[in-house]
Amino acid sequence: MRAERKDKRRSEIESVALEVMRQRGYEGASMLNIAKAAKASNETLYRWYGDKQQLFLEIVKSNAADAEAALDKALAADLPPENILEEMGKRMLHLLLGERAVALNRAAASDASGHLGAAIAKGGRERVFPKIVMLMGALRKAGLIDPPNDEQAAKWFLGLLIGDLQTRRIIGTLPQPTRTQINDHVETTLQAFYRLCGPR
Amino acid sequence: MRAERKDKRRSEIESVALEVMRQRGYEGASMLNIAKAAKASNETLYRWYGDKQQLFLEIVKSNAADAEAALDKALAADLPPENILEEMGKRMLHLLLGERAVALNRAAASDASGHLGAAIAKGGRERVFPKIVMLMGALRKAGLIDPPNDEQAAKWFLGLLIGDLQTRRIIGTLPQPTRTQINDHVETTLQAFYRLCGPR
DNA sequence: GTAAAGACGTATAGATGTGTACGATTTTTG
DNA sequence: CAAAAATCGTACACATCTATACGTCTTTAC
Repeated sequence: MRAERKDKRRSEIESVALEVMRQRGYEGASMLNIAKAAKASNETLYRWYGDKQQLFLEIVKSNAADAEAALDKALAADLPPENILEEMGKRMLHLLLGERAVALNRAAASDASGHLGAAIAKGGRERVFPKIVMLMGALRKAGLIDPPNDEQAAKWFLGLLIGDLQTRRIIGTLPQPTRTQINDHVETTLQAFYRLCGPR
Repeated sequence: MRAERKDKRRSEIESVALEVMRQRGYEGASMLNIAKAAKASNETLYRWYGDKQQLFLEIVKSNAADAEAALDKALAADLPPENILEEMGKRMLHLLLGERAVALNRAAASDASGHLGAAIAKGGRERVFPKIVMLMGALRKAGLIDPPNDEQAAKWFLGLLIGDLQTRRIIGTLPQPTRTQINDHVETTLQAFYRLCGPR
């Protein structure tokens, strides 16, 4: 199989794996079920990924790379920091509450070894949080906020932004929000955030 | 088996089930494993609970009852509302980030049917959130806060209080916080909350 | 074009889970 | 104390998953 076709096939399989997981849970997403759904053989799955956990680890990694790229794009935009913060909020909610991230978080919750959770944290929060802290520094230097420190500001922003939405998505009691709902929520969050961290 | 002994045996079994689930995940917590660990027969488990999902539904219900009792105790205390809010924050963090709630949330995340998640929401958030809203009303009437509305204040309080701690606990990247850590976190949260919702 | 490599489908062994059945033993009831 | 009920432990049928093996077919490389 040529390298490019193989890459395409791999991402097809990973996409199908996530879809099976979405419909039948982490338990139901056996290597056999995934192979059937992807019209692949389980031998190929075992050859390529080793086992189920490593398959999902790959998915976590590629999802983290996609997410980071989406956020970096917003950060690199030539806009005033308050607009970047708004854009970051929208993109983060879109990512965190979307089907892919929710499915992966469910997988991590089902995985008693903790490896999936560690990979999510490493590719997600640990890479994103410093960027938010930096952004808070930019906002502070622009005189838009005056928090105790940038890290605290980032924590408050994320708390106000995400609240219990992510947990409710993960346990399945909240449907995926629409773009409009996300935009409204970000607007409310920003008002609260500036009220909380704005200069006296 | 006498009624009182049977009740005790049931809660023993449910406690063991949660412990097995904690160590081996929802997948690994098979009826057989639970029966062995509880020194019961799987026949008894099937007779009493029907199947694995209903067993965990029972655990969710009794946990919700315990949690509600703990919170109601704080609400009924004869204290000024700001002290009640502080106490509620501590108790909620203690409950939400404790082993029991985390294990049950993981079970709900693993359960593709959504029944466990629905039960957690029904016994948890849906019962607790209105109490927080009421408490916000009391704080507002006491002139301690001046939010857009009580519900929004409750959402902000919970967002600032919980942040991403619960998700990180569920995916296994955060250890259970100590009582000291909880107290410190609640103090910081309250400062932020009053800064956000305090009268102008 | 032909040989090598790899993917597919099926088959397989071994392990484990679900839900039920059945004696043996213990506990409750009268 | 004796009969009845319930639990325990084991066994069972059935299904499914993991991980591997093998023959066939397609794709790649020379």
